[in-house]
Formats: sequence, C-alpha cells, structure tokens
Amino acid sequence: MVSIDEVARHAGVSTATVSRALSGRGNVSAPTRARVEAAASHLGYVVSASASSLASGRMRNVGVLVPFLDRWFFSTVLSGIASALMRRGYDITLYNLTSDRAERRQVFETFLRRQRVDGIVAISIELDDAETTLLRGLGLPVIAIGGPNPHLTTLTVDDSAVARLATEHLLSLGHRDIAHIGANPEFDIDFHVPTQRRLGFEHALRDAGLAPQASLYEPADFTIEGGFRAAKQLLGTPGVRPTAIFAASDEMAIGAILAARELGYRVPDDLSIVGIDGHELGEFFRLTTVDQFPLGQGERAAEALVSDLETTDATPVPHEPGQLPYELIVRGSTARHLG
Amino acid sequence: MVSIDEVARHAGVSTATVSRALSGRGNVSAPTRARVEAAASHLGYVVSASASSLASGRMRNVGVLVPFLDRWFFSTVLSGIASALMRRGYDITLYNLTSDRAERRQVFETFLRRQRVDGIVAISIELDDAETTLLRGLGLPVIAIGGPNPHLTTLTVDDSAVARLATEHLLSLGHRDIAHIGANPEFDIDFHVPTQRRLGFEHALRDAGLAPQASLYEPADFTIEGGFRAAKQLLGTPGVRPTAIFAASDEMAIGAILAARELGYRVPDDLSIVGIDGHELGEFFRLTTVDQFPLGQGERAAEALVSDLETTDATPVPHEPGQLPYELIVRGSTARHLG
DNA sequence: CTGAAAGCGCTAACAT
DNA sequence: ATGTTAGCGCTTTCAG
Repeated sequence: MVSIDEVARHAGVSTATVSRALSGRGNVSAPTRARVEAAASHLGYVVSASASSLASGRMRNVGVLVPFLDRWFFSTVLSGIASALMRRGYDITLYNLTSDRAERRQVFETFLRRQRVDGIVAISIELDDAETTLLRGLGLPVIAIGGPNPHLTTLTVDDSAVARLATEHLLSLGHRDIAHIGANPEFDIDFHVPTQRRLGFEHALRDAGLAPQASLYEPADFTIEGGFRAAKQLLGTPGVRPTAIFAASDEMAIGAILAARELGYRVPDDLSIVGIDGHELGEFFRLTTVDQFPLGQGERAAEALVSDLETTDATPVPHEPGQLPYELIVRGSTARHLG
Repeated sequence: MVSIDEVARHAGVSTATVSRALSGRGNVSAPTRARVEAAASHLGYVVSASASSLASGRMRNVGVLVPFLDRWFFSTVLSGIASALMRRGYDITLYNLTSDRAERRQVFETFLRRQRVDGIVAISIELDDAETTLLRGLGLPVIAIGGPNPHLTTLTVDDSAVARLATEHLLSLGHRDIAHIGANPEFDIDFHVPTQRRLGFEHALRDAGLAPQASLYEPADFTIEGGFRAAKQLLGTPGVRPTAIFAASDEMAIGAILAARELGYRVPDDLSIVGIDGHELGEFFRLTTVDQFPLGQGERAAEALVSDLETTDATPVPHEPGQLPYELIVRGSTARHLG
C-alpha cells in the first residue's frame, strides 16, 4: 500500500503538507495542493482509515442500529442513510440488534465501544433503560428515528397525527364503523409507534363523536400475514360489520385487502382500507395511505448527524423532534360509504 | 476512554501482557489472564479498533457490497451475513452499490481502499471488468454470492439446475404449455442469474421433448409488479394458453398469482405457478417454489470469509463454487394438469 | 504557507 | 510467561 511519505516525496513537500492538502484542514497554497493531489491520484493513494483515525480521533464512520434488516420499512430507511452518508464520504457500520439479549449486550458493551464510529443512527429501536444508559455513556452523538425516546435526540413523524389523518380520511368519506388493525391495547404499551397510532385513531373517532368499539379491534404484528388474519377475523365474526378498516401499517393493509378479496368483499365498494407508511407496493395495490417517506427519513437523520459531527461549535445543532413530513395519498382502496 | 495502560497498571502487568491476554495470541498464564480480564471488565476497557488495526494490520471488519438494500433477497442474505459476522466478533461495513457509475467508482477507488476491511462479501453484484480488476487489486479475500463471476471465488446455487428442478416439477404434473416469466432473452445476456434460470428452464423442456415457444416468454424485472404485468400479458393474449407458469423469482410468481386471480383463473386448478427463491411470503401465498435458503447463503459466505481470514496457512481454503443447497418446496400453487 | 517532530493506543519482535 | 521497545501511518502543535 502506498503511504503518505511516497506522496510527499513525489510532490516535493512534507507529509504534513500532504495531510493538510488532502484533508482540507489548514492552509495550503493552490499550486502546492494541486501538486499533492496530482501525486496522490497518480500513485493511487488513499488515506489509511486506522492511521488517520488514531491520529485525529475522527473515524469518518457512523454506526447504524437496526432491529430488522429484512423488513421493508427498515431497509428503506437504511437505504436513505447509506446514500446520504456515502455522499458525505462516511462509511457505515451496521449493527443488527436482534431480540437475543446477550447479543444485544455485546453490541452495546463491545462493538460500539471499539471507537470505530463517530456517531450513531438508531432506527426504531426499542431500548431498555440499561441500553439507553450504555448508549449515552458512549459519549457519541446519537440520532434516533421513529418511536420517540425521551433520552435521545429523535427524528420522528407525529405518529398520532398520522393515524388521525388516516382515520379522518375514512370519517370524511362517511364511515362510522371503522375497525382497527394494529397495536394490541393490552400488550403493546411499550411499543411507541403502534400505540401512538392507535391513540391517534381513537382521537379522531372521538373528535367525530364516535366511541371506539372493542369488537372492532384486532391486533396484528405489522406483517402482510398478520393483517390478513386480522381482517379475516374482523370480517368473518358475526356482529357489527365494519365498513372500513384502519391498518396501522401498509403491510397489514395489504394483507387486509387480500383477505377482503378472498371473502368476496370488493375494495373499496364494500369495504374501505387505509394504511400507513408509503410502502413500495402501495401503488400496485392501489392502497390509500399516509406516506411518511422513510427514504427521506434516513437521509435526514444521516445529514443531521453529519452536521453535528462537523460542527465545531461546542453546542450541537438542536434538532427539534417530531417534525418529519407526512402526506395522505389517496388511491383506490377507499371510497364513500353511502349508509 | 480508558486505555491499555490503565488496565496494565490495575492488573500489575505490562501492556504487552494485557494485549496478549485479551487477544488470545501468545501465551499468558491462567492467573494472569484472569487478573487482566478482571481489570479490563472492571474498567470497562475495550480495545481501540484503530490503534489495534494500525499496529496489527487486522481490522476485524468486513465489507459487504450490495446492489439493493430494499429487496427481500438481498436484505435476507445481508441478515445472514450480519449474524454470522457478529458471532465471530467482526464488524460489518456496508457499501450500497447503486447504478450510478460515479458513485460506484467512488466505492472501489476510495471507500474500499481506506484499509478498513479485512475482506469483502459481494452479494449478486454484476461487476464490469474495470470493477473486477479494482476489486482484485485490493489484495483482499473476496467472496461473491450468486451469479458466478469467473474472476472471483463464488458461492452460488446452480441456478440452471434450480430452474430445471422447478420446471421438471411442472412437467411431472403433466404440464406441456409452460410459460416463462423472467429474463429477457435478448437483453439480459449479461445478467447471469436470470439467464441461467432461463437456460435451465429450456433444458428441462428439451429433455422432455418439448420445444420452447416464443409466445410463452414474457420478460419481467423480478418484482411482484413485474410478475403481475407479465402474467396478465401471458394470460390475456389470444393464442396458446399456458397451463402453467414458471417464474424465475418468487416475487414474480406472487405477482402472477395475483394476476391470475384477477383474471378469474383459479390457482392451481386452472393454472399452476412455480417460483424460485424461498421468499418469506411463499407460505402465505401457498407458493410452490425452489428454496435457495438465502439466509444460509449469507451465513456460509461470511463464515467462509472469516475462515479464510483466520487461516494462517499461506494457501487459503479453496471453496468449491456452486455447491449451495436448494430444495423443491411443494405447496398449493401447482397441481396436475389433466389434459 | 510549510516543515519538524511528537504523539495517537496498540501489537509484535526480541529479550529475559 | 512476561517485559521492553520500536514501530504502525497519519495528524497536529509548534516554529519559522
């Protein structure tokens, strides 16, 4: 591997100047910089990450914490993060936090403490107190996406407002018996996103003078299959039949569409279905949804972190939480209820 | 950050001994090692990655090249790689190779040359010659998954055999007019996987004494939507109507199932459909498929790479290419054709 | 604007 | 089995 000395020799300057010219920190005359750059690219020189990091304390690397790699939402956010960081010249180190407690501890106690990263982006991670403490103890800037964590700088949509918007869309179409597929009100108290969406749903109902009906709740796990099962349950059970379904994720909404079809309901004629997220398959299924632009969320988070990192001020830029955009996208899965 | 000196002081030994005790290289008496470990964990010491790398030349980090982050197959393979590497104590840095030529060059010419990784796993990347050369020029062990690249050590299923198996399944059920959704025979010559699958399909047909019929080919892009469109086309066009569809990916097969339903065909009664991959939604759609166990592929590749890395022999373990397992999973999307 | 030189925190000979 | 010490390749004062 060609090292900085060779470049220095070729350019007829000291290694210090090469370092300055290539990193852009410190003053170098234009002609000198040009010579150095020429020599570097001629020799194919690239700064060694470990040597540079050791000397400077900067890693040019950010860690990303994800709970799942193979779910659309997470991989899409990750994709946004990756492209933004690459543009800024940062590497990205991936930490897949499984539900295995021991493995998770490992990540916090060992992997993240190797001083490999300048900062961390955490995607929709539900951290327990011990983990939050360890994370903060790293002394690194951390930006969380989704599911507000009071102890971390968080970038998130207002999940409650998003759900309210989706519900109000249904209400404005004349629906009154609206079912809810999503959080289990009994067990999911710790999971912010599902719960916030459920609360937003109920909020909208109450604002319209309607009381939530217990029989119209069906919990599901945010997958297509889960949504399918829940919708079958909802539509198959005798009693009050919903004219619309609010699904707390697009994947569940798609499952619900499939279930409705299978039972012989026409969507949206017999049943309206709305989702949340902005899933790539939404268009294909003509799904009305509230898009939260996950790709953009990833990009924003990455850019916020990098600004933080590259801001020399002692005071980091304060990010006001919760102000991510969302938008109702009306497609073909919802229609007026003429009751 | 606590450094090695503090640990040495606490344990009453030299830094060299601490290094040896913690890394497991070199001899340390059991009691000394215990003291060192106690001191380290007491102080919360973790070796600095950059210092260790600079001194040893080992990074404990592998780079992963992926073309897409948000497609099921790739994120599943990635997931397998991540869990295997984490178990072995390796970090993983992610390089998302987009189709943007300039960005790709950046990855090969800068990112990968920072000496941040000990080795590379490339998932189904179609590399041009320049890129292959740059990759080999890194002097790092590289393992590719999928789409045999003659210049790289490759782990891949025999895509042609996989496709043949899927096709033979249909033939054994009595189907004769089998449509093909997948590679575009004219334009996809450079893409190994689609092409190999098409060849396997044709191979099986010929072995059964059947000639491929041009009108039963419909190219698609390996997505659900693509499969949907292709199937509509195939089933809607007057002329020879296929009794079965071979889809070169599960996602396209799922799209085809949806298209068939929409047109009023019952699957499998009126039309059999088979896919390839082992997609997580396969069970939900009762899709007959040939599973190639992508999670396991990722794990295997990671483990092969790590063995390579940790083998002191000059001669790296030779991996015979192409011998990954696959298995026909018969579910409900295929049935006998009683012609 | 540029150079000399002292580290950054660890590992790996080489001694003992 | 353990200690001593010379780097690893860069960045960053400090001088000039």
